[in-house]
Amino acid sequence: MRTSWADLATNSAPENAGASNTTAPLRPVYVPPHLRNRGASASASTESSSAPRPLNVSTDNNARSRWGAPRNGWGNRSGGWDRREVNPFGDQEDAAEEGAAAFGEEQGNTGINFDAYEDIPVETSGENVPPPVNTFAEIDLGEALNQNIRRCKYVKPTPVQRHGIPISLGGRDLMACAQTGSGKTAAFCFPIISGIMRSQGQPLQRPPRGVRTVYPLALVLSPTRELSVQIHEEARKFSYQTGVRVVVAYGGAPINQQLRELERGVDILVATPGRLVDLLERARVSLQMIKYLALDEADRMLDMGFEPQIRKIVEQMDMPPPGARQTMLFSATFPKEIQSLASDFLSNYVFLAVGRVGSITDLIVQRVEYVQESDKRSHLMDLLHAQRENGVQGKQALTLVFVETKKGADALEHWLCRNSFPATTIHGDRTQQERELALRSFKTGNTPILVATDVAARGLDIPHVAHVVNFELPNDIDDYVHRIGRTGRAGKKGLATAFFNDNNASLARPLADLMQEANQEVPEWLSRYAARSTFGGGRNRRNGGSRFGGRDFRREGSFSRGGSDYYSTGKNSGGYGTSGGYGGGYGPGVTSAWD
DNA sequence: AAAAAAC
Repeated sequence: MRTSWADLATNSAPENAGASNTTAPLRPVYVPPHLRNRGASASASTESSSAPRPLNVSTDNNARSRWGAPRNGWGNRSGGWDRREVNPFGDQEDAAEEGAAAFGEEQGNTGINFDAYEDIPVETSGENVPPPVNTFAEIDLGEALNQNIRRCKYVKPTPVQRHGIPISLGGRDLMACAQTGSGKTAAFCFPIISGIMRSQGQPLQRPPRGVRTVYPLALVLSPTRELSVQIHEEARKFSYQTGVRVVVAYGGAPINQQLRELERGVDILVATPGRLVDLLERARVSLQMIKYLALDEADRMLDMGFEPQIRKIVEQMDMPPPGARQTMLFSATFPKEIQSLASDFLSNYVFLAVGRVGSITDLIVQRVEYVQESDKRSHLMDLLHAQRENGVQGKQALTLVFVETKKGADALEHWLCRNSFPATTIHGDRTQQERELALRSFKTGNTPILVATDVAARGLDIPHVAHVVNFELPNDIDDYVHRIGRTGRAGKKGLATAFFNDNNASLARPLADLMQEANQEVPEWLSRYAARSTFGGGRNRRNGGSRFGGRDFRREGSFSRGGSDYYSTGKNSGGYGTSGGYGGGYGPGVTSAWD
């Protein structure tokens, strides 16, 4: 096992004081940006790679000095690998993957139907709602951030950005009903980054905590590890050369490396709830400096049983209360559980609901085929063979196959491999390493078939997925929407094939409705199935298609609806398919603006 | 019913 200064710094706290050769009280406390504002004081050192150095001596004059320079007489503990800030745009292998389309050959944004943006229904409510903007230029985000926006090739803000960013920049709390793929990440990242940059120079209340505790200024919670990783990658692009540091922490991965990253400084912490609770209990992270809190996919997190952890993090640790921080709550839907979360976590919030952008586009051709359980494998094989013959198989044509169970995923993967279709799988029984390897291998086209459970259904942005196969359909139409949303991205066309049989009876109606609304060809047999289906009601039923995930319940004092699931309560107007042009809303160059 | 998530 390798022993480095970083390890020493990580594993031994008290002797840090001894290691210091300054008189400053050596607080292994992260120095927030506003203490780093006045150019680095002398911080160069003679670099000796292995020997422990004084903690407050930085080794890199450039990027590093933004982070490590001691200020106001108390040092930081920036031991360890003094890496320069890696250019998240320059990383050809990984970071470039999702940005690749944006930075590659496809220059110019021809074919983007910006007008489609205007068709997307948006609803806001609350007191004194800050007005939306139409361009990024209208928002004063600062030059560094603007440059990153240009690097990302974001041309025009998406609806959730147009409305949400001014709200957040205006200092207001935000309850946003928006789907994955609506541009949420940028919507909450831009105000956070901009706010942190702005706060530089403010007086610091010195955190009175003990050793090795870090004090992020912003916290972003998300339900799955991969989603956290993805948000982190996005946020790093947005914060490149802004002096704002983003760190991600999630379970299943060695904690020491994450601790080391944290100790190098953290302004924005992106985390899954479990690992964060762990870090909080170890007192390695304190939330008392939190100025911004963003909860992504909140309904998902509640579905997954995270409410206790989330309430613990937000209410029972040392996070400043609502009003003393700025909170952004994102959720695809607005059931009463989320409403109560909103009223507990938010202060005089603005409610924002954005139509189901990006989820269903006419770029996705949806097919449903009646396949008995026993025929599914051979049927899948037929599809894959056909794809291969058409020369679609390969790096540019990835196939994502969804199944319901982890076991089923393993079994199918195994079977595919045995039949000479290189496949891998991602699900919760695999180690995090395996999961990330699988994702990478899929993205690069090494194994162009990925068998997945719903862990991969939401939020993940995998470019070049040409075909989503619902080998087993989900019970919830929303999950279906999210699954097929893994294709038809980046302005490319996508195909979604579903294997339907009697086991999916409860989905017949909502699926038929959904497809109809999306101007898809609904097979005759499915319509008949839907018509005689007794399972049409309940949660899966879309009430003619909700344009929003929810509505600001505060406006409707008389709201009673049986007090039940406030699920899809849009008006009886067309939902998904309304414009049919959502897909056109983003083109090759601006794809990830929607994620 | 299954999936996800800390050690």
